[in-house]
Amino acid sequence: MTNLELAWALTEMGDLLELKGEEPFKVRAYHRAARALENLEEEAAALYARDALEEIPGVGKNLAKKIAELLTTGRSAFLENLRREVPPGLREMLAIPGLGSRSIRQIYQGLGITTLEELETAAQEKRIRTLPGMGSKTELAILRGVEMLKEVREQVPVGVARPLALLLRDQILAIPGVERVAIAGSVRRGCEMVGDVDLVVAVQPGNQVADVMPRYPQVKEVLASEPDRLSLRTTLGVKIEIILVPPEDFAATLFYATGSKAHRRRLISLAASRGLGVADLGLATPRWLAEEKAVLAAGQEGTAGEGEDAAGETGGLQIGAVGQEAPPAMVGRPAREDQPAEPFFYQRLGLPYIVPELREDRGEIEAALRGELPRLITLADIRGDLHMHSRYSDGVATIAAMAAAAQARGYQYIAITDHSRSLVVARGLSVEQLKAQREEIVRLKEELAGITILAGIEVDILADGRLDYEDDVLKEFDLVIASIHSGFRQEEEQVMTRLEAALRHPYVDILGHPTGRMLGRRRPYAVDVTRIIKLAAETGTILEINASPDRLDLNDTAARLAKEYGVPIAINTDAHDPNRLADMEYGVLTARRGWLEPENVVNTWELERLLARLKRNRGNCIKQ
DNA sequence: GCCGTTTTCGGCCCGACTGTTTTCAGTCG
Repeated sequence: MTNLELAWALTEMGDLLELKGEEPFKVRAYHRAARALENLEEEAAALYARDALEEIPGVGKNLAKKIAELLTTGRSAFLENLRREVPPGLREMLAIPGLGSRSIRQIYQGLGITTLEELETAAQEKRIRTLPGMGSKTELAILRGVEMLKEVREQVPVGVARPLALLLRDQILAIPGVERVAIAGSVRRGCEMVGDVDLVVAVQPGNQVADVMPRYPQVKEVLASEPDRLSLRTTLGVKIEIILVPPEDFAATLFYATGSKAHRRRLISLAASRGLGVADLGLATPRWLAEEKAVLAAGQEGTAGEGEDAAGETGGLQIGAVGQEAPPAMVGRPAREDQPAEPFFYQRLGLPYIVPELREDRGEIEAALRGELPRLITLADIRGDLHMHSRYSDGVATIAAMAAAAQARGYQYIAITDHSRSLVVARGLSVEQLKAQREEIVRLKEELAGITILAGIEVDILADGRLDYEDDVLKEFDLVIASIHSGFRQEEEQVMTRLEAALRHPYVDILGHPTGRMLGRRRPYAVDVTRIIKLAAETGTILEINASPDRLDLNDTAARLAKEYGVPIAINTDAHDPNRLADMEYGVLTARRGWLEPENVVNTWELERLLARLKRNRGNCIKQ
């Protein structure tokens, strides 16, 4: 069992314990250990082999035993018992903002409600308010929350889906009879939320995929098993779609299954307008032919390009590209990916290669026809990370450790941006602590060669629009990110007033996670994104793509709008742990989906140029 | 459940906001 799967199991245990009413500190212990496992460099299995599980921070005797059981048997009696005790629907309810474990338990015990549907009905029928301490506002929060959850129902954030897809890819490659495996669908396109994980597998007759895969510990049930297709659901509820094809159909199927459906249909229409059929493009597989038929039948009405169907959401590994590099993280096993074929299909249409991230029918085909596809940013273009936390606030690592991890990634610079004083839960820094931190950074600057540490801050935009430090404090930093961490429920006018004040502030260089959304968990606060972008353009403020897979904020479309307005972007991880610097990958994916080129992203720039661009330094000499 | 220049028990991130209440519990960051 992988660290990620162990982490998921521990998280579930923590959630179920919380719903049972266990003491908060015990619950937190499970969640903390889960996070530690997620961020662990070494495989827990290796630690177990040398009897060192308790070296994992937050893992003691008890949790070590549970982890050992999961590692050796793939199961946990403790977890299975919890699952029997707590209805699974209750765990879903934890995601409703404003509803905690306590309220959920009360609703369960008082009304016997165990599913989201029952909860919604009870709220509509105003039965929630019959419970003590609950009223109309709670019912409204429930209705809103259920609505939000329904939207993302059956969907998982890319931060969950991608690691799972990579894991499955490697596992499937080891199955007898498997020639090649590729991740496809929305995972391959880098979508922020995905409905299922799609894999295309080239197999020989007599392969054992359908026999072996259902026995994987993370597989909960087999939804469908056919000669050319296997559909599974994991214990986490993620749907896995596996398309099995003979090796000669692999490339065309991967192309098909990567989607999007809208993009595919535009290609078919384009081909038809030139008197070409999919077969002429080298795409004579049943799926392509069937879709071509559908597109041509719908033909003149121009209905092609609407939405996406689940079957079309399949795809594969990034294969070689013409004219554009793939993000390094998307590259599969080179030995298995030695026959780049997708560029060929585009070539047949007289088009340059269009990478998966652009295949959304958002003008990419027109741009390709005009020869104006962007030269998309890649992970290799990133020279630094301008938003991360250290032990001084709520990070887990020292500044030196964060710097070392950044250096290992080949970065030239980082900014340490801990929280400001008002964010007490995150141990925001007092002015005195800022001084101590500054001294440490100055000391490290002398000790460390090859990487520059900027002394930054993530300063809170307070509920009344003021920043959390006075100007004379703010002017001392090398770089200031301003972010909202409170007053999420304010009206748009109020939120925008705060944001505008921050954007106009002479010492605010970057606006952090501009909309405050948490994928699948929290809606953005009431903001007018276009207005933020216009204000950023006007004031010379940089906007962030927060690369944390929980946020991806700005999102792809907003990033593209920012580019159109000439607003520079910083792709930052907001890492609280050295290993989370790797989240840069998700930020770059989002940026690519937003058509960003290296030039649009300030942390691809040389440090001197970046510093000179900061509001605080414009017109002044560059700070050293 | 973890952890210990606070070490085998008693802390563990803590204060503000919100909704439902008339004095506070629950939730959140």
